[in-house]
Amino acid sequence: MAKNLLIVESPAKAKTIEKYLGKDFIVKSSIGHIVDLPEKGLGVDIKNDFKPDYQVSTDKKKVVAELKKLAKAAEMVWLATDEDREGEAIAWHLFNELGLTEKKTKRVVYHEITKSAIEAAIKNPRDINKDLVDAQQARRILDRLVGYELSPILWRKIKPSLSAGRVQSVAVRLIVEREREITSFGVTSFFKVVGYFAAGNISFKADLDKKFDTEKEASAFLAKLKGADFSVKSLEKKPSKRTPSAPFTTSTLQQEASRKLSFSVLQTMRVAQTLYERGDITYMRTDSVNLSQLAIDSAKDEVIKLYGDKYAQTRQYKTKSSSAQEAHEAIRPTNFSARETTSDDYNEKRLYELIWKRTVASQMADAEIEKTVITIKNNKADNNFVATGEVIKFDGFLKVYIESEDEGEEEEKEGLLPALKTDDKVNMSHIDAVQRYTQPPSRYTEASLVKKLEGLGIGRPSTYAPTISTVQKRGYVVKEGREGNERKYAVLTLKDDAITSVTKTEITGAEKSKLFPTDIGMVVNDFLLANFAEILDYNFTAHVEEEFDIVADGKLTWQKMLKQFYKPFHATVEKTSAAKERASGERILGKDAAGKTIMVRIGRYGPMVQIGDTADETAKPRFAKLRAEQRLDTITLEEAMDLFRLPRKAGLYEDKDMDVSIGRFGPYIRHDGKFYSLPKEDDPYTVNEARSIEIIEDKRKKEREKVIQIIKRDPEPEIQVLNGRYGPYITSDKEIYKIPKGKEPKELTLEECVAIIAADKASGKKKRKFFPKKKA
DNA sequence: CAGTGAGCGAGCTTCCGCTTGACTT
Repeated sequence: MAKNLLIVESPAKAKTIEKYLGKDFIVKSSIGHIVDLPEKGLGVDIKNDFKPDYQVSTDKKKVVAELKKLAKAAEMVWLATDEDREGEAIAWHLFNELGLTEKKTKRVVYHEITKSAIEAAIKNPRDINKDLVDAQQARRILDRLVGYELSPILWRKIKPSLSAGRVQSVAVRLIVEREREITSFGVTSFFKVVGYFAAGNISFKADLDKKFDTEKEASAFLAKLKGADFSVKSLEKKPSKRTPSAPFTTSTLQQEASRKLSFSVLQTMRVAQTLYERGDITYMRTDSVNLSQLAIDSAKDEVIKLYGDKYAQTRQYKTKSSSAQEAHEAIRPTNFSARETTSDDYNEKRLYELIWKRTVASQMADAEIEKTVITIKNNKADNNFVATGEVIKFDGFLKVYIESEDEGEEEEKEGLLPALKTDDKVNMSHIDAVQRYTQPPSRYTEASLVKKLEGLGIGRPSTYAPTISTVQKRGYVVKEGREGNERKYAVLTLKDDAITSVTKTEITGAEKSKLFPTDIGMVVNDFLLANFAEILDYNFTAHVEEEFDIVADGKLTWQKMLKQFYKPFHATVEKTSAAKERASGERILGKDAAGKTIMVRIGRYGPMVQIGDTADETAKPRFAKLRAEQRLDTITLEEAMDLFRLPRKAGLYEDKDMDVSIGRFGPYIRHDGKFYSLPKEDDPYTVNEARSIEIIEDKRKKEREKVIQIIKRDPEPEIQVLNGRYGPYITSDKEIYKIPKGKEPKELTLEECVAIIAADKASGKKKRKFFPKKKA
């Protein structure tokens, strides 16, 4: 039995450290937290000074039992959990649950997993920092109090199973407020003037230093330029430089993987986890931009080897985030000489490459750029045209990595400019005055929401992805795309002293994978904001974090801190609970012809329109569900009335009614208990009997054509060759197999099918990995 | 899959942060 037991949080980390420490050490992991408050009930005894009821988590019982056994046998137990609030608490929980004594326990910490860092840590043990543990208790219990006192209010006032919390409720608020900014944004248009010039044989364009509000003004300006001569008024060359971005943290990795690879934040974490477990990258949940000296040195070696001395420039970055706890290194390759991962998974390869490039670029020289600004005057009007160009004199880190920008931030590509000097004449080819529209702020993507939350100091690297899942699971937010609308814009052109005008169309407002608030999200948000503004305040977390820090410094007890927070908070909870009215987002749209009130609100089954009053005993009210794309706060009276035109009868077929309506998956015809989707080009309000019959017959025909052939086997399950949405495929025993190119599905033999299935199984296609929420 | 809509009230739901293992579509 080894003399020493060292405990870390992550199993993959344990494996690495065991290699560094040799045979005197056995290294195990706690797999995160081992105790927590119970899921059911508050788990905090408020009257008894907030005494928490910690319990070993059900899925950790085995781990704790094993560690306890090993600890008993060991001479010394080293608690090597992360050096942050949560890590310190885990060490303390381990101390308690494993029945350790101070004599037999040492607490060690390190910020990077390198041999020298681990050895240094072992030489400098310390005690568990109880003040830091107390700060964690304050954090944990405050989150429990907020979450478990607010959520039940929502169940009563709005809908069962809803939730609220310090982090998720602010995330929802951000999305709701952004949506309202967009809805209330007043779009205005203006005219931007661009001149197209040439000098020598280089063409270039330049923007006018003035924009016009109306077409009339723009046109008048162009008219003024008829017959004008253009020449260089001034020319400015400015050297500038660009500096590489810091290596990845969890948040920046999620942002770049979203922009460059279109990954969701969950997908990024999944793929990164796999790379981490393979040993290809360092830990992926980190808020630190720090690199170990070893990493910096080997990055430098790699840069010199690949690009030469000129390109190397080592740097240490500083974190900008005030909430950072920096228990780990930045996310980086473990081995810089590996440009690629040995994994053959496409996404793992791409994410690894991104991490490699970002890290290596962070240790490279600045790019040197020469910016040129040419101002062009004319002899007819006072306004000047300005052309800007950029020449990269030395590419530096740009050789390896260019950071992407969020939508709306990107600038227009700047082209090459001709070599000119003051007073040189330039030829004008034509000048456009293009109508442009002001842009509302853009909706959040998952990744840009993470960026925003991080900026507010809300949430941690381990919770960004789960938080985004939670707000979607609760139905507060949906991630989706929207088709844009056509919009017309005018283009005036001055060419050969004549002005022409054309109208063009563009698509505006199209969205892909953006976060939209739902009606429930808005109603919940408004309710919380009205009653618990303090919790929803963007600075609430920052404020309590300051207090946690004071607790961590030993200058305030966690109980006292909680008491100060809880008293007024709980009073508001009581007051809000006692109030009678429910929150339903009710909005009265008007009256119908018969004088009945028409209103929208959240009903038992979601957002709906109601005509008439439930208190009216002479006539029952009528109800209709809102469509997916409709919202309580924007739907018009007319749109609401339209909802009552369905379901309608399209006619009879085979002596059965054909009922047309719109469901969760779009318009459909219901006939003889079966559903038939309406094709896009058909309108549910007008589709007639003949067309409806055609749609039903179409689907029946497709179903008949679905089966290409069935090959019976015994005792093995039969093989079916079917026509699917993406073409023919083979299926057997609930698995799906692709048919190789060049094979005629109709003529596939049993032997060929068996061979295809065997080949597919042998290819070792990896099953998708994910972490569903565990059941209690 | 696609419906439903009052009020009564059984019993249920819920937080944030640390970590990964086990099952079907």
